[in-house]
Amino acid sequence: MATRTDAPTRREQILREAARLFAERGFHGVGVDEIGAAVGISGPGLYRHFAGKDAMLAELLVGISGQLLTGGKRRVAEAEHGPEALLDSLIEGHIDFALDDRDLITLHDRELDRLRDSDRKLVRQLQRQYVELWVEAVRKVYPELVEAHARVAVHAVFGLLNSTPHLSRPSSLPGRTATARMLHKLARGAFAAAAAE
Amino acid sequence: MATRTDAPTRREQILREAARLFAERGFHGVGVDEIGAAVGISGPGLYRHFAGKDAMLAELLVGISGQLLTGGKRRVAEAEHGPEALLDSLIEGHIDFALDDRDLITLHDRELDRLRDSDRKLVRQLQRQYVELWVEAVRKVYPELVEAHARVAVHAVFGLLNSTPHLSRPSSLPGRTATARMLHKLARGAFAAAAAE
DNA sequence: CCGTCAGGTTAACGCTCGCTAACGTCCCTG
DNA sequence: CAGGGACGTTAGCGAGCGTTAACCTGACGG
Repeated sequence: MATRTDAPTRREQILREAARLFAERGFHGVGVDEIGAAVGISGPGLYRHFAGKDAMLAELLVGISGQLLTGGKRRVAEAEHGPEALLDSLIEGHIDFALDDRDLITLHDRELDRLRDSDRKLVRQLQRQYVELWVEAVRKVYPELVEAHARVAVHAVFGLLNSTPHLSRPSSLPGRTATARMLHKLARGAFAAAAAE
Repeated sequence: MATRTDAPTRREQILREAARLFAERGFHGVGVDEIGAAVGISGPGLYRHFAGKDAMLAELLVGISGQLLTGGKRRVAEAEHGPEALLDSLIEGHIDFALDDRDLITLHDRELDRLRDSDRKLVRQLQRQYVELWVEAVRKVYPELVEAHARVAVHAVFGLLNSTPHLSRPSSLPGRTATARMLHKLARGAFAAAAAE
């Protein structure tokens, strides 16, 4: 009822291009005229779709955090093969996101501070819930890991999984599935080491 | 002869504050007046010490990359207890940097694209050398790891080690030395997993 | 056939920013 | 004690920014 899911509307088109540009040159480094040009209209035409430049960034960041959290919750709900499988599932989901939506991942931990207070609070809350989801999952697999340490480990693993966008060129990456497997192994290895005495 | 090393000169003072501000609100988000105010002089007074705002960022980023590389090279040169100890030494050095100079680490992988072409090329070259240093050290410990995979692993571990600055507040961190030990274990665990069949 | 509305356009505004110019002041040195 | 350099200051410029205003056009329902 609320929103259709079929054709990519102009709003979404704008958001995609804005995300790309913001990730490339930073929020303040991109002008509205550029964003407009990227979708074939020019400058102020964007204001038919968004209240302002800030609103675009806000919608992007809230969207990302929400999407990550929703995906995580779904995986938790669908978990039927034990804690190990759940943790693997969470890792897999995050890797997919990091590899397929590099721009969004980049924005996610780079431009958070450019948001209005209320939006930033919201995003941080979504992020926190997502982290807690992981912490619980990790501690199910490694009960001996105290919570504070688990949280640091989860944050660190996020840093690890989000590292691919920082590679200057996606070249030298040994293929998508190989990279995904590699990252998965690295993440599991890190968690295992965190729990080991 | 060239430069003394004793008292923190005004230049260094400016660089420190600029780093803090850039890390907090992004390069484009900080005005020269703010940087000036942070060191007690105002706005254009900075131009007695730097050619421009860009020059400050350039000097910061080149300095960081150079410092990391120099430290890494020193550790390689001093390595006398085998590959394992060298890798541990590299990890330890990087952790020290990440924990003690959070602002710089943040800038290092966030504002690189705001540099003039020549400066960016230089920084990237230093970064690349630093990575190669690590790749070699890792492959000494895990010879079965092919180079492409080792490089991905090294990048990922950098992301892991650099994750602490992203923690909203340094609170909830279980103390500096505990955090350092944790990160060290995570990094070693990741490498070990990368090499495991 | 008319009215409306979504989705564009261009012009222009006000503000902020990086930077320069012109000027002042202290201190050190010959 | 003259003079000059190091290090500030304030005033102001020119450009670029996000945003608004006013206007245009084509599609469509009654």
